[in-house]
Amino acid sequence: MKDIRAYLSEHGIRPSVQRISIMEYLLTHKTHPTVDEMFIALSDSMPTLSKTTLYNTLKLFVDRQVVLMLGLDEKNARFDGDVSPHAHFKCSCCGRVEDIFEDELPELNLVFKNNIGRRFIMQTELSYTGYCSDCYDKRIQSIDNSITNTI
Amino acid sequence: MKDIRAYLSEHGIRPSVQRISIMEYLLTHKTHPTVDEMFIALSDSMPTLSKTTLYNTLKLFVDRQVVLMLGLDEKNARFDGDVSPHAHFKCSCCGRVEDIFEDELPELNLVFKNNIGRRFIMQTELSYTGYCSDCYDKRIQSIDNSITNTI
DNA sequence: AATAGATTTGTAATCATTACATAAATGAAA
DNA sequence: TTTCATTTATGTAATGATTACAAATCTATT
Repeated sequence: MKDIRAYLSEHGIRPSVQRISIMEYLLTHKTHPTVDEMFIALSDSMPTLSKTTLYNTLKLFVDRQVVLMLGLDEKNARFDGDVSPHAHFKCSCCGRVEDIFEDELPELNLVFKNNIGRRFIMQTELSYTGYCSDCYDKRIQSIDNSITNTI
Repeated sequence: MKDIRAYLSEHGIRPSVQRISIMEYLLTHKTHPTVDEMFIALSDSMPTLSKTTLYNTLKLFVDRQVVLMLGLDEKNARFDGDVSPHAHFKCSCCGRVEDIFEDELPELNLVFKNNIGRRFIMQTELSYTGYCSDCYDKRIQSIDNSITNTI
């Protein structure tokens, strides 16, 4: 994990054990985890980890632009180690948060701009809510069933 | 405000006094207010209004799609009575939240879609953070000044 | 090893939001 | 218009995520 140390250093973040673990977790888990999800997962390998450290570290990462904080989940903040331009989708049925890249949404890059009018843009968030393909299929199926059952 | 009664009714919302006031406030104030801002403003004309009512009503409005809940302000939820497709900008300097319409961002409509891949999209949120034109000007000016002062 | 500065930790506070029980208002039926 | 059932509004108490803060630990340098 030498490259994570370097990655953090390059962004002016001193690579402590905790910071490396947290960054590594976000780079290897593309699930857009909440603080609690990360805390539980990281506690396995770091039983002494404090939730305050996790909060502080995530704040630092977001400030230094190596992590994105997502606001599409009203309940909890979610975090993403991928800071390249892409969109997010949250299924209101199963709660999962998915990435959406240019291959699925070619128009994506058009709204990531450096300025709009005389505004200077530092961050862009494009997020969708609805039903993921799995939940949509289930829903259709359950409607079909209810029709069948009614006949 | 007969039209607000009708507007609510059309969306399956029984038009109580409180609901009409709250909806009217959101339709006439394009400031994307927080719950507290609305509560203070509405308390003037409705001293008995409860904050719980405000929360319940806003939830109802969001469910019935006559109001948008914005997630771009990490601290507080903000609300918008304009449900037409548009984007939002939050100035991280002065905190103001501005609307961005098609005239300033022609690409806007391209990312408002009904589906992406096999996902069914119910809500789209496009939000920007950065410096508004006022704060950007001030910032430039203060940099200029500091350069001048250093010479 | 000693020191200074940065980082981590745990506890206690904060604050937005929600739960819940009661009160008030509304609308339909008699 | 009285009665009754249902919906809506209110106030207080609980919840739960996040932050503040002070003490402990770690790290790098001399």
